[in-house]
Amino acid sequence: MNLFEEVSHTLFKNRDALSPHYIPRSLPFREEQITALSRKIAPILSGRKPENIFIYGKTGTGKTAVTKRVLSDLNEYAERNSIPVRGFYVNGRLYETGYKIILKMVKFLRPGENLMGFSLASVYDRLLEIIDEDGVRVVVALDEIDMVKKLSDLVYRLTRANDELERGSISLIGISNNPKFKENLDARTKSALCEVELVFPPYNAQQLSVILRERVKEAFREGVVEEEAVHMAAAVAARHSGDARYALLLLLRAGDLAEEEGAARVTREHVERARKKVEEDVAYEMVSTLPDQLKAVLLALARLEKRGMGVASFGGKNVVTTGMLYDMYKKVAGELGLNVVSDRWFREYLNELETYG
DNA sequence: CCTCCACAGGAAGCGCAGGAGT
DNA sequence: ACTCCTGCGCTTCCTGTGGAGG
Repeated sequence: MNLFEEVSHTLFKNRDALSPHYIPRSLPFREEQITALSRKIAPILSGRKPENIFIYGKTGTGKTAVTKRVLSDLNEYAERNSIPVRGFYVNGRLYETGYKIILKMVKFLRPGENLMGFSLASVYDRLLEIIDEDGVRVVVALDEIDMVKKLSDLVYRLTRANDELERGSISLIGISNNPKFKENLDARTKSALCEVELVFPPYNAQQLSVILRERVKEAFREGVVEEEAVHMAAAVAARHSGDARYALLLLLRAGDLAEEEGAARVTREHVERARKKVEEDVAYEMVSTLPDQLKAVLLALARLEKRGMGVASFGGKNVVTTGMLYDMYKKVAGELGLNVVSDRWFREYLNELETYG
């Protein structure tokens, strides 16, 4: 047998179907959200400006997929019926300043124009000009909106634009998975951005099973994934705050593992190992991107733990106290050539680590 | 019961870098 | 090119709390 025949004998049919960027044809258990979002946006088709919408939900609850789907339906419908309506999607992680976002909007409406390098004010003026010229009603979906710097400026600018415009309008859809985000907004931005709120609940295990099964059909060749494996992945992800993305990642890694060892099928046991791997990956990713000071705190904690001091062993004497940890941190930071921060700030670091879990 | 200790976290202030306005 | 302002990381100082011990 030709070697390549063996090597290319893969379990996957379309590996991309498990990628977090893949938008599936159907979005099970999100009909309600799709309808709600569409209803809220619909007035735009009859010439009214829809209210700004804020979408909130944990990671992997389908916020992005639903929004993209609704926007593409909107665009498709508007184009078919020659209605001057355009919806588009920006990710705040990629476009993290108001300037970049407004620039992107101009580019979206006028693909030929490149205003790179112009001042914020002139790009903004140009945006209003274009909208006015075309009389176009725009919906901007801002995903990962918490990553955008100086958001209140941007929101203020874009909402006020509607007063200045004679024709056309701008509406916003803000998307976030951070529950604290809304609280930290100033009152004006909050009321402007959150005229309507949509909450995406986490998926439960049964729902995840359905979603996974559907995706497995697209991603893997027929019959290679055992039903038990799907169940396992769904159950694990359900405990993992109902994160569908996590569930899909589990299956992807499990598939890779099975393939690596030349197994014919993806089993429950592959998923279990994939989970360990994924957890390690997540932890590694987390720790390795931590600032040096936080790494030092973590290292200090690890050293104390290694000496048999359990953080959790409250009964006996061998508990790590903040004071002990600070002493150790001073030592570690010194060894690493970092400057040693005050104990007050050290406690802030500790709190930060805690919020990371 | 009072006091001391270890700790949490708020408030004010300081130096610095980077952005906006001129 | 200039200053001015602001946000950020940090220190210093301070108050409040709960447990151990005299």
